[in-house]
Amino acid sequence: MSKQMSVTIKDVSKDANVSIKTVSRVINNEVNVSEDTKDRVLQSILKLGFKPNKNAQSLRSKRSYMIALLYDNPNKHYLADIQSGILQVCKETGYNLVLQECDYQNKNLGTEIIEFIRDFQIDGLIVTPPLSDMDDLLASLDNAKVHYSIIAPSDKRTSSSYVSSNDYDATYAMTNEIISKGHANIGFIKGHHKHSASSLRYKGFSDAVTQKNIPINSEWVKEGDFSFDSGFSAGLEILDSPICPSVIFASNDYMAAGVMKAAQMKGIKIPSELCIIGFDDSPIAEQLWPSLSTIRQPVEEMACHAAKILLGTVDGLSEKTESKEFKSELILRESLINLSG
Amino acid sequence: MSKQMSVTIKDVSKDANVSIKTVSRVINNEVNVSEDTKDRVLQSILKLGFKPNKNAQSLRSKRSYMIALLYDNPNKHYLADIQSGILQVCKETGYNLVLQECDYQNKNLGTEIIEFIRDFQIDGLIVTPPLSDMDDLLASLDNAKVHYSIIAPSDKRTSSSYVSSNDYDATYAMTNEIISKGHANIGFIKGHHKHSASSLRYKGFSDAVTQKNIPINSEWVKEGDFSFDSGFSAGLEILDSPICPSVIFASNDYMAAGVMKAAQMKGIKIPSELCIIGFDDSPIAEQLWPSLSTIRQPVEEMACHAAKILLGTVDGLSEKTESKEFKSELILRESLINLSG
DNA sequence: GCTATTGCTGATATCGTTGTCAAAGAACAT
DNA sequence: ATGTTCTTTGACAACGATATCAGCAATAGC
Repeated sequence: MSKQMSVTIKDVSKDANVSIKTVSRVINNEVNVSEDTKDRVLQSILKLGFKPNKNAQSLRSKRSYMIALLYDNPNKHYLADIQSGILQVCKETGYNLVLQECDYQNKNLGTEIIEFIRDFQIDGLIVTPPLSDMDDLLASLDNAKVHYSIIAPSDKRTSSSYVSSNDYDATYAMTNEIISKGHANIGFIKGHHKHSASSLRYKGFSDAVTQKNIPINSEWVKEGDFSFDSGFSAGLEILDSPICPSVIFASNDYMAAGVMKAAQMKGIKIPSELCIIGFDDSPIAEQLWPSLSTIRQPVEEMACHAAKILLGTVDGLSEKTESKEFKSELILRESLINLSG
Repeated sequence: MSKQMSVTIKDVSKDANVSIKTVSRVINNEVNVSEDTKDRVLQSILKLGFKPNKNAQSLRSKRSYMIALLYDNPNKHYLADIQSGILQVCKETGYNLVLQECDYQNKNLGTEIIEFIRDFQIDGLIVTPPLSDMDDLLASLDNAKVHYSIIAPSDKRTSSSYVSSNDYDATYAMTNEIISKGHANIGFIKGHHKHSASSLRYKGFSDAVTQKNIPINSEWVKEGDFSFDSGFSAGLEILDSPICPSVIFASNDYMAAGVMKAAQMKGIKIPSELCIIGFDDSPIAEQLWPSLSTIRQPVEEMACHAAKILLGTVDGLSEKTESKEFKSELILRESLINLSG
């Protein structure tokens, strides 16, 4: 414990009576080392408690064993889930995760990120929405030959690896569920237009409704920005209409919670007078009363997979992980019931 | 854009017609460089777009320009706030933040963290609750001469730098507020015993109550673990008592939300029949209906300050930042009213 | 006038790895 | 026996910075 200097490859090479290059070969699992010397070196490594100096490795091999997470002001739970998914993979593989908060409106974003990567020799990026849909950003990354994997892009790009969820299918299915419960007057609150999920979710809803020949009342369709407050205002507006819908479907749970508060303040009973649907299955969905029917996406798993994809390309890991679409799950709770009367 | 190789200190030295050491001196703001040469070097740096290679710097100077955040499964909003506070300071100072999720029950935690620091030459740590109260962990860090700053330790240690909040004063003040509204039957839900904040918050409550000669009914005091579910169960138990309190004070907002749901499910009207108080001013406090009276701590600011303290000791930054206690603020909302009847 | 001090500068060693390349020996083909 | 290839190995350069130390003016001290 008290030894001041750390053990270097040189010490190991002396102990094992080989050259430093051979030790390096063993560390990096290179071919053409005889079993015999390999064993001897591994013994010495264990004995001396040698661990390669990451900075020296980075300097020489131009790799940092760090990946960065790019995000812009997302839902905090979402971010936390993403982080823990990535961290699981990092822990297994010895990588580390660096956070990089971005501003999607920043004109120099691409340049700054590439500079950041160069500075720290970051090995790869995981890009989250809404950045995952910024074509110019991704183009810059491609151009600079940066490894990255994308979480939830709107269109499945063939060029780069991604993980995605089926937002469209999920809202489509939930809308049918709503209709099957006898509802025909349905309001919808869209998300922020900068998120590709917003349009997908709305399309899933509108397609389902249209196919059942249910008209869309534009007074009942509002645009929010995924925040509680925007849901609250949208809810108030919709509920001020001369005729109210019997269901409001919000594009995420926070906005749904906003609608719920708006309704409760107006003395509207949930779910008997108004049903509310959210999206994401945030913790709040279960914590509200009545609890919120919503759609669960396996965010943590998705992040996990995105990290695997990334490290697969970075590391040339044994198994190449492929892009994948994850399925969402309808969660039916108290806030959605059959239309009464 | 298309230049493959990056500019090194050598290129600058050639361009400015000085030695590399002189360039290094300029970069690091060392003394004994004439204004003349300094200008010339800065010109060249600008002209060539030189940026020092962090890995080379790290290797030589044994610094990484990275700090790590140690945490163990906290409230996600809390974590997100902490992160963004730290990131603000990082952005200003050119440092980067690495996440390190820990398990406080891991017996080898100290060793593993120190190894991690050695591996990546991490410059310093920010330690969050409940890790901030693990004396053996902190002792290991001290022993290994690791720089760190602590967020919200229970006792104000003189040895290391910390930022803290006045949990005790805050619950004390809130309890007096409750009493001043005419309430004398008050329930309390403690937090997880591993968090030092739990006992401080309870003590603030019990001292205030005792000083007003209000007895504590042990049936109305439960221990939770800061989760919604634990608040929900505790709420159910308390509300099953033969006599119910007119207020339940929970040690955080999630547990308070749990109590609220329990009450609503039992048809108990809030706040007319039961007042509920939380702690933290999480977003949910404002999103519930009725909205939650609670206590706000400036978490992001605290994290910001912790980062400044840390970088102050690491960097020998101009101004040494001192340990500081932050004041909490009572937030009075709909869930607390005067005792009626 | 001569030595000591101070300010500025650069040649070169160094951090701890990986990369290049050549050498030595074994295995194989001729 | 000789040439060719393949495997295993090591000496040494390189990555891009900082650290050491010495040199050389210019100034100060006696």
